[in-house]
Amino acid sequence: MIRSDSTEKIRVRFAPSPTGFIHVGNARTALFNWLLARQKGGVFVLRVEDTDIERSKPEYEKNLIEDLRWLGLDWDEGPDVGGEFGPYRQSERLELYHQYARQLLENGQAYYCFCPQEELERQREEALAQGRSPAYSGRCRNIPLEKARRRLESGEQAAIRLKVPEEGLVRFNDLVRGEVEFDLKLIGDPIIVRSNGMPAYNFSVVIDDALMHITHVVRGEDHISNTPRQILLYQAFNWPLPVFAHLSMVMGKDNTRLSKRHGATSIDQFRREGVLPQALCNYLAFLGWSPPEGKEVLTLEELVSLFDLSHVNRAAAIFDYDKLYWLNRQHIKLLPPSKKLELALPYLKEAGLVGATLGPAEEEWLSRVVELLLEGVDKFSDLPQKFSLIFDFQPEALAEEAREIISSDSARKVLQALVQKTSDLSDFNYEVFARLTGEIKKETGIKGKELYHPLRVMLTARASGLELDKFIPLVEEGARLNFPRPIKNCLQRIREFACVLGIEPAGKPA
RNA sequence: GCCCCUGUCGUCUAGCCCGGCCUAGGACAUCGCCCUUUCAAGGCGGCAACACGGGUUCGAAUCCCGUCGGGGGCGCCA
Repeated sequence: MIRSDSTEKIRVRFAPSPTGFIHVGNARTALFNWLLARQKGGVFVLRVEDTDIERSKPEYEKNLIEDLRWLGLDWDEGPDVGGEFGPYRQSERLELYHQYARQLLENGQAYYCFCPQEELERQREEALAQGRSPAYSGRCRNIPLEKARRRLESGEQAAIRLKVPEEGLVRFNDLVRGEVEFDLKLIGDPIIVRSNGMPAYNFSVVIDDALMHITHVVRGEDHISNTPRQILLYQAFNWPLPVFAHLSMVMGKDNTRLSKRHGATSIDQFRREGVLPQALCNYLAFLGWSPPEGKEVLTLEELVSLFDLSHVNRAAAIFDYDKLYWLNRQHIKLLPPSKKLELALPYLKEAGLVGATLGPAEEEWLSRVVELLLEGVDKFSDLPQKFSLIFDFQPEALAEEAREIISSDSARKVLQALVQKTSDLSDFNYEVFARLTGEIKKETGIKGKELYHPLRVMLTARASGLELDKFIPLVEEGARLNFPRPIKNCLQRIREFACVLGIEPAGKPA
């Protein structure tokens, strides 16, 4: 019996445990669930699996909610928004689990297990060492319930295990993998309630998914071998089965599980780097899936309409930072200028380029600079580095490439000419610059790259950057504005450069 | 060790279910050219893959078997 017939509204869930920052793999699972729900007009449930008291922390739940919201995924039911099948935090559903465990106990489908943990651990290792399957021996299987209860009353501790049939096959049709089959002979009786009274994962998941009427369980491949145990539980209760879909893992470049070693892996880190949530979602969707028409830069809405779970690739995907950043650049381009400035500001402030408050003229100017400098930037955190083109001028620390450009005779001539022509000037702008370069071209016969390249080095103290017709007006204007770190205007730059590099005006003796 | 999943360019993938339209398509990365006063962006082009071995078939990336590789699981973690 399968839960979802086509008339029923789809209900999916994302069920993280609050034991750390949310990881790209989990975020992808959340996204796929969300896309499915939104596309089919279904319901997306957020459930917090906090039964591991050792590792779960309330602040992690807060982070998790923030990260998901930032990504743009919203849920219809959850610990923070409520819903008719709550509570949505497993730690608040303990009584429910006990109630259903009791039911299994009473009709003989589960039993108390008094085996001490150390003993089980020993047996497990022994079995592994001998090459046997380390499944539970079934030692407490036949202790009558009455006897077990007496032992409990006398103070003994016990876990509760599900009785798994000794043979048979569990089969299910996985939405992404097709038919999957497990042999019951290899599955030991799993613990469903620990001796400390907390439900085990495989148990609480089933109780919750069933009670919350979840129709599609979309989760990571690491859960695939839990699925038969869970199906057994559905069967024990005579509950309809949901549709299962197991997503492949996300790997690092070296084909091992993605970890900090590979770079940023938490959603939180990407947010701080200045990766756009829509770009991240766009990329995450491409881990195992690709759009049918070949258009790759997609908004969340487009993803919702195009996404198709049954076309998701079954093999593990390697996380490719290059492609993520490429998508991020594409999404940045799509942003309106005001949004670009808004997103850039925190990074500029942190770098000390901008003060706490900003005058209207400064803001307008900054917006134009951001617009120009954002071209080709992977992520917003790279922006302050780009801004140094305008805010920093260090002729004493020329890069090798820049040094080379000004070392030729012709370059020297060009620079001397400019120094000479600007020596009496008190005003400078692009028109003046254009007139002077015209004169220099005529007088020296130097043109093109030979002419402009050295001039660029002189004005910026670096070998690359904005085009000069954009750079000069920006710097001239910026120099008159009020910033924590003042901007040097072109004349200052020319004089300082000449001084540091020992360039004498043309015509005068060296 | 046992079980399950998986294997198309360096990477993400299309094609596979329903063999011929595949000379295997797209994107990222990379290389080259064009544009440009540099870089970037943009445009154009190049390099580059059906893991291997057997079948089945007139014909196989597509179907079957085996080998090898990768991943996951085998908890009183989730």
